[in-house]
Formats: sequence, structure tokens, C-alpha cells
Amino acid sequence: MYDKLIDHIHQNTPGPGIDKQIIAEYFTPKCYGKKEHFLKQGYICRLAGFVIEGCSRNYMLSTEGKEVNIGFNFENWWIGDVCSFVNQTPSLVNTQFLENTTLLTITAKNHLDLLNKSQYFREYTNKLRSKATLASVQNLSGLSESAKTRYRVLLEKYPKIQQRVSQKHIASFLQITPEALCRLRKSEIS
Amino acid sequence: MYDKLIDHIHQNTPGPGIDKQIIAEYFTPKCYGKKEHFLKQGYICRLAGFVIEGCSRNYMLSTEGKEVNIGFNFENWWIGDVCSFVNQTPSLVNTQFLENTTLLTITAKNHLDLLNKSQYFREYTNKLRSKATLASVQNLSGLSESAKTRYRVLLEKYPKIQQRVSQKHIASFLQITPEALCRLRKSEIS
DNA sequence: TAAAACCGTTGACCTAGATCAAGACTTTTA
DNA sequence: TAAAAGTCTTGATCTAGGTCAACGGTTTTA
Repeated sequence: MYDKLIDHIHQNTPGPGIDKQIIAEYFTPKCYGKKEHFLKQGYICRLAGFVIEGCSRNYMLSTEGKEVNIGFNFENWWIGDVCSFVNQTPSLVNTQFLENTTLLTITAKNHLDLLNKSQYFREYTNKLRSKATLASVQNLSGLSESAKTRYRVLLEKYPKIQQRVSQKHIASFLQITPEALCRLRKSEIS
Repeated sequence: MYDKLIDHIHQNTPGPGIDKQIIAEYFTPKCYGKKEHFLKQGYICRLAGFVIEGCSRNYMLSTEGKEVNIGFNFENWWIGDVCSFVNQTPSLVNTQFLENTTLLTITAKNHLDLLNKSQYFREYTNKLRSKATLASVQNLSGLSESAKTRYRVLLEKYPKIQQRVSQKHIASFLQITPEALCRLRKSEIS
């Protein structure tokens, strides 16, 4: 299990890598059930997690209380609201598991310790976070495309998403209604 | 001039602050003209800048080559594409000045040195970046609101934006046409 | 295992915002 | 300072996607 994280770090950051022993010391495995929340708006994000198996969605609430999906987290990616985690302030983001999920979790304190201790881990963290930021900016500008284009881009990025995520949640991420997604898919096939 | 940055760091991060001497050593003032680009898609972001005076817009290109504004940078904020700056990879983002602008700039190498040297500066950087990420995620979910609501939110965030940024660019940020913004403003007043 | 809740699909109709065109006003450039 | 280019506004028309309603299939819960 630890190897998955170690590999991910090493694949993303050239350098010495990180000892399994250190990972085992700083990270704790945790299991969550489908539909369970990892983080709720208003609470402080006290843990960050690396997805070993399973998936989740991140969503925010609109002014009328409607849930708007802003992203999905599959294997080999991090979950947790960076802003809340770093500043230890209440989160605006919700994270809910869409499958039974296994994480390697780390506390804010441990994460800070590891950052201060290892320049290599700092580099990895900076890279990862900057990529996550780029992704959300790309999604932002991507919303200027038609729903059909956004759907195609999503399928390119996550070819198997249809097998794992309901249309309802995909539609919410595309910022269209489930009805619109349904029609869009029909027209796409033909 | 350096004081503006020093104040900003100190206001955002409790702690010892940073010596003026260090700032002067690591940062270089630069002036740019209106319409000039700070960063263009495809190029590597070699400098980050702190806005002393002036403003700029960040935009990306849609699949049809249309410019889509993803944000504005006013005084006391950073400019530069974090992903390109951290990874020294080609940027997907463009940054263009909307006024004559003065920046305090820092090279990627100097920034890395300062991060490795000062835990305090690391903390500041982490906080700032996490806030920037939150902002783009908020904009992303915000696009599920009506154009009128988005416009109102923008005016709340930047009360003076109408005096400094053309409606064309505000419309692009709201992801509507200038015509739609014009009508929206008319209806808003009455 | 029956009832209730949820999900995807389809149809009919509606609306926010797009597109295209044109005129007045302002800014830039030669 | 005159011409050219860009900006804002308004009108007429169009369309992608929303809303509401209904039905069959599946999953959850009692």
C-alpha cells in the first residue's frame, strides 16, 4: 500500500525518493464507506489523503443550496481542501466518497513536519499542488466551451468515468442538468 | 516599494516577518506598459511578480482560439502561472497588463532559494497559493449561478473594477458576451 | 419481499444569453 | 488633427440548455 504513494512521489519528482519507513511513520491507512463524507463545508480539513483505492467527488453549494461538483478524485491522487488544510480554517468544499475507499492519511501537523524536514517532499508537494491549481483553472476556462465539448474532454481525461460515476454527478460537474446530459449522450453516439 | 511586499507578507502570515534587506536582495523592480504581456502561452514562466501598482488579466484560449479571462491581478497580489513557474514547463496561461504596471519580480531560482532558506517565507507562500487555488475553485462553482449573480459577486469582490477594466474584459471573465453584460447592467440599475 | 426512493430516459415547452447588424462615442495612430 | 480602430449600446432573431412532468428499471430500506 505504501508503495503506491512512494511510486507516485517518485514518478512526479526526480530525486532520492522517500523511505518506506518514513511514509509508514507519517501516514495512516483509513477506510471509508460509499456515501460517507471526508470533509464537509464549515469544518476544518484536519487530514489530507492519498487515494489507494476508490473514488470521491468534491462539491460546493450554490447560493440556492444546490450541490455543484467541482472535481473527482480517483486512485493515485490527493484529496482534502488545500486551503483549509494549510490555513486550518473552515472549508468551503465538501468531499464525499462515491465508492468504498482506502486512503493513506496524514495530519496537518505531520505534513508540516515532513515539509520542513524534507526538501524533496516540499518539491513534490509544490508540484502536485501547482498541477491541481492548473486543473481547476483549466476547468474554469473550459466552461466557455459547449457542454458537448466539455463532456468529450472529460471522457478523454477519465475514459472509465462512466463505469464508476453516476450521470447525475457527471452532469453536475459539467454544469448541465441530467436531462441535458442524457440527450447529449444520445446525440453523441449517432 | 519594498515595504508594500513586506507588509503584505506580514499581514498574511504571523511570525517574524522578512528583512527589507533580504527582499531587496532577492526581488527586482520592473515596469511594464499597458497591453504588454507578462506571460504568453507556450513560454515558461521565469519570473513571478508582486503588483506594486497597476493591474493585469489572466486568460486562456478556447479551442476556437477565443480569449477567456480567468482572473485579474490588482495591487498587492501575485502574478505569474504557478504551475509553469514551479515546474518550469510551458505555460497554458497568458497574462497581459491592463494598465502601466510596476512589479517586484523574483526569478524561479531565487524563489526556490528563499523557500529553502526561510520556513516563514514557505508558510507565506503556501498560504497565498492555497488561497489562489480556492479562488479559482470558487469561480468554477460560481459559474453555476446566473450571469447577474456572478456580476454582483465580482463587484462585491472588486468594487472599483468598473473604473479600471473595460466591460469587454469583465464580460469575458463572466463568460458572457459584452452585449449581454450591457443589458444586464441596464436592468441592474433600474 | 414489499414499499419507497432514486436513476436514467423521453417529450413538450420556455428562457437566458448568443449572434448579427448598425449607430454613437471614444481612443489610438499616422 | 483627421482617419482608423475599438468600445458601448440597442434592436431583432435564434438556440443550447433549463424546467416540468411522466414512466420503467434499479437500489435501498423497513
